[in-house]
Amino acid sequence: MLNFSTSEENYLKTIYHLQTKDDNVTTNELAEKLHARPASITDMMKKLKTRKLVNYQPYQGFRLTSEGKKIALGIIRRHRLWEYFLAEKLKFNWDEVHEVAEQLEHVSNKKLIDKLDEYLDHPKFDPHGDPIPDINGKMETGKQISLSELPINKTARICFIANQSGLLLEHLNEKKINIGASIVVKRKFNFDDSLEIKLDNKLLTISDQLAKNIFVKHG
Amino acid sequence: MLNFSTSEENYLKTIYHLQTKDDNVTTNELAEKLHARPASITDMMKKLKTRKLVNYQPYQGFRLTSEGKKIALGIIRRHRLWEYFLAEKLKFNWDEVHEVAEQLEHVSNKKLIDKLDEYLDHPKFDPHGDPIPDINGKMETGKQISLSELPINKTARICFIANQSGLLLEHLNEKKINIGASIVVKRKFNFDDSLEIKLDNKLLTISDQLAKNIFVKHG
DNA sequence: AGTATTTTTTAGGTTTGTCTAAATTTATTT
DNA sequence: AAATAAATTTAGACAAACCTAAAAAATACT
Repeated sequence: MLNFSTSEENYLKTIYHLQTKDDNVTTNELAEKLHARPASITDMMKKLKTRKLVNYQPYQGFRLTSEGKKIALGIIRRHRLWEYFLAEKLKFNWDEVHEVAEQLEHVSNKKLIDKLDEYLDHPKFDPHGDPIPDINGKMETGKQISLSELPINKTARICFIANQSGLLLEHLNEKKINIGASIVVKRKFNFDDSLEIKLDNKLLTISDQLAKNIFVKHG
Repeated sequence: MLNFSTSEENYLKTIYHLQTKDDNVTTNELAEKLHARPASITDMMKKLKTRKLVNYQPYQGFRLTSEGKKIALGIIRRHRLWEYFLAEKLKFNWDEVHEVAEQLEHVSNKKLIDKLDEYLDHPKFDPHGDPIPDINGKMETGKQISLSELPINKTARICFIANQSGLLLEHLNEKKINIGASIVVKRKFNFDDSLEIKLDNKLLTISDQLAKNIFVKHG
């Protein structure tokens, strides 16, 4: 396993993310995301091309090679595992974990990450609801939607709570609504858009306001 | 709180360690420890001097200023907390933690370290038995000695197991001898140098061979 | 199609942290 | 105390990763 600089890793990770939206990534796009100048991007693309991590032809944009994708998924795995650790174990707020994980993700030691994964019990989603790649780079793909958009009788899994205010979290705690739980919408009430949902074989009614803050993935 | 590069941090940390042995640190000493050339050390000393982290006069060696010492203790705190985390939570072997902690120690986020410290329950010693500086840079100072050198009836705390072989660890587990435990030697048997010790208010007899692998600190 | 605009690349420079080789200072030896 | 050896510093170079300004290519516009 080769080693990459923090800078190279940030490029690979960011290209990966941009690639899922647009197939082809452009110099300016990447420059903006990385808060760097276009000239710097060109420099790095030449370098990553010689390392066979991106396909790049001058003026034509670029995309990751399959090797580049593999590396990027490894970085994303580290980032999201650390985010999960920070939120779950160290009790960081949901909106504080990203910044710290940006640093931790560059500590590259395979054994560390695999043991961390094991310690955390192989979590499938990070605190933002984004899927965590497993040891082989595989992850859940289902698009994330708000619970209020979930069609009736489709089973889904809670993967993300948008608003992390104390009040909302307390409310969720009380109703025992947790990330990872399986959920089905049984009825929708048009009067106030409240929902009747099934969770752990129990029926609950929740407000539209709450449903909008609960994000789920089809399962 | 200013920020330091990984390189600067490694210099500060290493000077700190060398300083506890020799009061004055020399260019060649530091070069050897850091696997760098003497010329590089001189360069960095000039830089650290302008930042008021070391006292340095050409050809005269150097030592940390009190500010430099404060920074160094912060880095050592991070290093040892991560070592503890790796051994205690992720079940790394005692002899594998240093290398990984060398990387983790440079992730600088005060909140991260303080929350980690709290999560680990403010450990006082790392898996090598070295004391962990607290949030103010204070740490246990007592010299570490082998249990076989501990005078009779002096209370001490176990802080380090030298030999981490499976057999020894099993043996310690069986006798419930753990790092952090309070221990007193009640009798020494000259025949085979075995010891009668008091641990958790129970009396045990242990061999000299075992006692030599158990390190303790007064207090 | 021809011009203007935007995007991207090239050329050359800067900073950080390293290096080698030569010069200088300090220490040791006779 | 002079000569030799060892330690340290200076001078000049280099790679990585960035930058600015200018040039070149691609795109958009009348």
